[in-house]
Amino acid sequence: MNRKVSAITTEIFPSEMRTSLGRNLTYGMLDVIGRAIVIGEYDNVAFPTEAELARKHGVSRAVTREAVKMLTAKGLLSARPRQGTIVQPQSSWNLFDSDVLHWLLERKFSVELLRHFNQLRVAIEPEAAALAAIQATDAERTAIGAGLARMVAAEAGADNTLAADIAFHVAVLEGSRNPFYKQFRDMVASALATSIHFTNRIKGRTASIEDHRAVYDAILARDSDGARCAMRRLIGDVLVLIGEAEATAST
Amino acid sequence: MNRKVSAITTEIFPSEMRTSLGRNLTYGMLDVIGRAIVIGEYDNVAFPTEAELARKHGVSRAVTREAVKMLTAKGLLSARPRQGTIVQPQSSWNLFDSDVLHWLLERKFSVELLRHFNQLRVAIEPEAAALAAIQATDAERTAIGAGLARMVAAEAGADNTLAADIAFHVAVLEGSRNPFYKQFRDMVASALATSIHFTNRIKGRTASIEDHRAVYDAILARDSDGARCAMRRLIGDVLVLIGEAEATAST
DNA sequence: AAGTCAGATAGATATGATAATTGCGTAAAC
DNA sequence: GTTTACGCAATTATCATATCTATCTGACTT
Repeated sequence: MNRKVSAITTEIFPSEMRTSLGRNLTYGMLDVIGRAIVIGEYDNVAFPTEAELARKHGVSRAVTREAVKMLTAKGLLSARPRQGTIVQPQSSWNLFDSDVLHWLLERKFSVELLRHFNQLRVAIEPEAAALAAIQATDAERTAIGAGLARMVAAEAGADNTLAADIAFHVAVLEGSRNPFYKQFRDMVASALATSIHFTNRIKGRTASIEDHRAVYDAILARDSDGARCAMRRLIGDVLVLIGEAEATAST
Repeated sequence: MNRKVSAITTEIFPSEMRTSLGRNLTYGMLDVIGRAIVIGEYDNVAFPTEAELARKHGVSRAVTREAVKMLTAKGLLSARPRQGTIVQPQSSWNLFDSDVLHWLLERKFSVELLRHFNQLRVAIEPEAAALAAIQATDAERTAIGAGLARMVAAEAGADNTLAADIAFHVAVLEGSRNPFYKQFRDMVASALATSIHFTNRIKGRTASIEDHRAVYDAILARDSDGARCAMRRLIGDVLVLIGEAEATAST
């Protein structure tokens, strides 16, 4: 075995390997196995043993074990001697892990998942905006304004719409000065990236800038309740669209 | 090395080893290293190499690597050749991982952390109650009622107050029928366990039962807004207490 | 029927060797 | 003097193998 590891890695895990993960065999295995679990490949079949996994992917058992341990840490697997490695029920997966989130989103586009996303956002972001109105530093308020400015620029084609939208919402989360709210950064980014195609198809986003500006103005004015309501309206609108889509799809 | 592993494990990680983690050396290492990181033991010193960690704790490098990989999966560490293993900034820790959460809480009782906890709860739980009012199944409504009944029983000394409180709030989260909300189960349990000593010290919880009943009644009546408001009042009260405690502590 | 023990299975651990990566210092080149 | 090239060394990454430990199964015993 005198070939370069990177060559082997790219051979085993060709293109779909996420760049946010490392380039090691271990991370490659993590990605491959994690995605397979999320897809449901092992839903009705027994999960292979470590030895089988290692052999199937042509890597050592040490690498396999490290990948399995990482998936255990993320709540997807559990391992016991003699019983083997088993896939945990989805309720114990750590859905706020960005890897798990990515695997879930790559699996399939599901309006239901999008609704669950935005049902969470409608709880988190208005409250984050309310906190930001009270507690954000000047720098953080500036960042929120910069996000809004990017959205305006994107409207004129001078910036990326999605990136600008994400920047705004992330800035609000940062402004909450609460580490738990900041954790939702990846989640919101994923939700926006997923929903932008969806919402754009249904309804023009022209009104969106004004809605975002209302949030910004309230935060600047240190109007906590105003910020909460404005943000709630913003996300509530998306939620209504999703609800309508689900209703028409089921009839 | 012909001694039993369990003996070595209990020797290295005597009593403080959490039972939710496995009894293996790997999980013991995970717990010990994770706690040390959260405590801040490596804040201003270089993180040891794998070989040093293994030697210091008297385990093999394989075990050490698996523990490090799990901590990497939880966002606490990152490892690169030549650079070594380094502790990630707290912003990239996965705070919704129950291990990380436990380590954080064991570190020190911090009113600030408690406030951050409840600032999140005041976003999540009212919305969960609102969703539950609309979407919960009969069985889930029954579970919420059972939680309330346990609280009443606890009032009379026939049940554990904390366990009953947790059961009620978890039942509401389950009733939301949204997997993301269900993820907050551990978080809410930890928050309640941490805050019960705090709030009990300040103010009797006699009014609490009525507040909880208001939530339950609104959910039963399928009154979404009523459930949201009732739950918001419940947690908002705690938040006010925490704010007062912080204010008096700083003066 | 209940308890006990042997075998089999699969993860857990240890160990030693080798490969890959990359920060850093030094020398060469411009 | 500055930049580039190159090689050393440190550290993680990987592999291979052997042994240990936990636990299920089933046969055997009482």
